[in-house]
Amino acid sequence: MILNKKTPQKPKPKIEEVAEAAGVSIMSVSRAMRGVEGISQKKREQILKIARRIGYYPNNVAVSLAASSSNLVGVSVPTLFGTVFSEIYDGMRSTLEKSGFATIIDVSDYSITHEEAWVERMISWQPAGLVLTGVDHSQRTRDALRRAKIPVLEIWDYTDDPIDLCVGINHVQAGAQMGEHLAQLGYQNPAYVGVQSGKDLRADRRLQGLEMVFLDAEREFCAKDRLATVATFESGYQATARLFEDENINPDVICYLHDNMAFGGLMYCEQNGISCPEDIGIVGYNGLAINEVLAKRITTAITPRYKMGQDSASLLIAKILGAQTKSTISHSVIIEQGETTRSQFEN
Amino acid sequence: MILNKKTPQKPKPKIEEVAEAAGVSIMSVSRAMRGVEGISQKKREQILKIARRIGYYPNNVAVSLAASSSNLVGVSVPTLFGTVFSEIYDGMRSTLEKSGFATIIDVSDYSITHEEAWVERMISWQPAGLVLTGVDHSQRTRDALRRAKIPVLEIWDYTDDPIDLCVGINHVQAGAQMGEHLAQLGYQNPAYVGVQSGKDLRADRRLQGLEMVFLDAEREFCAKDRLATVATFESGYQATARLFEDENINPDVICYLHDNMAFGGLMYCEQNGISCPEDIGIVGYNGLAINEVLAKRITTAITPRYKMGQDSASLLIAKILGAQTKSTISHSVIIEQGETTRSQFEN
DNA sequence: ACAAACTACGTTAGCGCTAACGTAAACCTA
DNA sequence: TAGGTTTACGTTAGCGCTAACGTAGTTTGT
Repeated sequence: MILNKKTPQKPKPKIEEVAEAAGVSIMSVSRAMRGVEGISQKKREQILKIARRIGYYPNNVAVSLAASSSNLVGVSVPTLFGTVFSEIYDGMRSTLEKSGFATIIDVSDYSITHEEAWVERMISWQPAGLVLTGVDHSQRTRDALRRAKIPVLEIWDYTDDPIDLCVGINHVQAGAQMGEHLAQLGYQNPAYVGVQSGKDLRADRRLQGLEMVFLDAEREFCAKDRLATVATFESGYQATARLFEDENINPDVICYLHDNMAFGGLMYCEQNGISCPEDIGIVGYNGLAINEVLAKRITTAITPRYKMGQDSASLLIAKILGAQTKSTISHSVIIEQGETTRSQFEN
Repeated sequence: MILNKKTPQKPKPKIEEVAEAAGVSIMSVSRAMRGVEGISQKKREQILKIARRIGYYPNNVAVSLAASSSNLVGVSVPTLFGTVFSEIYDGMRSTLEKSGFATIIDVSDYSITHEEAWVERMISWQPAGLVLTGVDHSQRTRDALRRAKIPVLEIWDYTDDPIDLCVGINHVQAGAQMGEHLAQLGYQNPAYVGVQSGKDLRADRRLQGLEMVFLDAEREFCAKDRLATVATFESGYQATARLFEDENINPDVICYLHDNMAFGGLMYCEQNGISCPEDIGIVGYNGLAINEVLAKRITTAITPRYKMGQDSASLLIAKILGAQTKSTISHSVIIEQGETTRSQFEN
C-alpha cells in the first residue's frame, strides 16, 4: 500500500507525548483525561483539546495494571444459539456499555468444567465483575471467585443464597405454574420433550416443577424423550416423531423445553395428520419470537429476557461501584394461553 | 459468611510467591509457566507443580502490558439476534479459544459510527486482532486501525481489497444467483421485503444483485417494502400484509431479507387464503434452522456461517502469528430450491 | 497581617510481568 | 587441555499508567 509510505507509521501516542505538547506533567494529563479533581478547568480543556488533536487514547492495559482492576466484565453463557441468551446478553451489554464496561464472553456449552477453566483464565484479566449462568458451579470455581474478591452475578436461574448477586427465575416454580395451568385444563397424561438430563439444568428444574403438580394428582409423565443434545426446531420434530411411533404411550399433552422445539413438534403433527389441540396439546417455553406470527400460537411461559439482562447489569454495576443494594432480583414468568392447548376444562 | 473468617482472604498469588516457594528467580517461573526455552525440564516440572498448588495464574493485564499486546481479539457484529452472527461468532470463538485468545464483543446495531467509537476504545486494549463485520468503515476507523498496526479481519461481506484480511460472501453475486434461479423458473414480477435502506448493507447488495438480473430482462421490482428497522418473523409478516393490501401491485414472487422474515410472510399468506407457491412465490436467504422442519421448505440460499467463522479465526490467527497466508477467502452460497417457489418454468 | 487551610500542580514509587542482557557452569572439539 | 559453544539460570530496565505524597502559591479567618 502506497499510503503506508506516506504516513510514516508513528507509534501510538502515549500520555507523555500529550504532556510535552501541552507543556505540563503527565500527571496533569492523567487527571484531565479521567475528569478527576486536582487540575484547573482551563488547563483541563487545553489538555483535552491537544489530546484529541494528537489522537491520544489511554492504554487500557496500563490503566488496569495500575488500578489493579479493569473495566472488563466477563459473561459466561451456555450457548448463543436460540436467541434466549443472546437477548439476555444484549440487555446486559447495552447497559454495561453505558457505564464504560466492555464484556468478554464465554460460551460454556452447558459444561460446569468448561466454566471452571474459563473463570480461572478470566480472573487473570482482573475483571470488574463476572456474570455466570445458573447457580450450579464447581467448588473450585467458587473458591477461585472468593479468593479473587470479584463481584459475581448469577443469572437466569434463581437462588436466595447467591455467591454474591442473583437475577433470575425460579424455574421449578415456573414449571409448576405451567403444570397448574395444564391441570386446570384437564390434561392428565403429559409427556415431555427436552434434552439429555443434566445438560440444561434450568430445563431440568422446570420438568421437576411440572412433575410435582401432576404427582399431586397421582399422575406421572407417560413419556420423556430426552435423547437430544441440543434444543432446536429439528430435535423437537424428531423427538415428537419418536413419541408417536411408540404405540404404548398415549399422551394428551406434550411439554417441550422451549417454543422452537415445540414448533418442531407442531410441524411433525401437522405433517402427520395429528390435530392440535384436538389430538394432542403442545406447550413451549420462553415466548420466543416465532410465536408472534403463528396462526396457532403455542401455549408458553413468557420470560422477560432483555429486561433481565438490563436488571442484571444495573445490579452488578451498583455492586462494582460499591453501592449498597439488594443482592437478588426474582423475575416471574407469564403463562400465555395459546391455541395449541384446549381453551377450557375437558375430561 | 462464616467461611470468610476461616479463610483469611490472602491476596491473589503473584509470580514472586511461586519463585520463593520454589527457591528460584521469578524469571525462571515466568519461563516455566510460558513453556519457553531457558529452563531445565526438571525445574520446570517442579515449578509448575508448586504453581498449581499455590493456585497461581499469571496476571493477563501485566503480561499484556509487558508484551505491548494482549491475547484479546475484538469482534464487532451488527446484531446478535437472528442467529446469523451468533453462528459466525461461535465458529470464530471456538477456534480462537483453542489458540488461547479471548474475544470482546461489540454489537454495532449496523451503525458505522458506533463501530468507529468502539474501535477506538478497543484499540486501547492492545488487542492481538480485530474483526469487523462488512467492508464499509469510516475513514477515521481506517486511520485508527492503520496507526495501531493491528491485524484486521473483515467478515461476512467480501472484497478483493481488504484493510488486511477478508473472509466473506459476495452478496451482490449471491443476490444475482438467486435472481437467475427465479428468472429460470419464469418469475417476472418480483417484490422485495427487507429493512430500511442503508441499515443492512449486505442485504442492500443482495437486492442490488437481484435487481440486476431482472433489469437485464427489462423487468423491475414491482414493489419494495423497506419500512422495517429489524428483520424478524413479525416484520416479515407485517410487510407482507402491506404488500397485499396495495391493489396496484401484483407480484408473482417476494424475495425476503432472510428466511425468518420469509416465514413471517408465509404465515401471512397461509392465514389469508393466499396459496404459496400457486399465488405467490416466497424466497428467503441464509438457510436458517426453521427451514428444516417446514412441510413447505422456503427456497433459500444457504450461507456456511459456522464454517466462515472458523475460517476467519484460522486466517486471523495465522496473521497474528506472523505466518504468510492468503489474505482473503471467498465463500459462496448454495441455492436451495424449496417448495415455496414453483418447481419448473412456467409463464 | 499572619497562621491555617486549600488549590494546583509536580515527583516518586510502584502495578506484575517479560525482553534483553549478563554470567557461571557444563559440554564440546581437535 | 585450552578455547569455544551451549545451557541454565539471574539481574536490570522497562511496558504506560496512577496513588500517594510533596510543595509552591493562593485564599481564608480573625
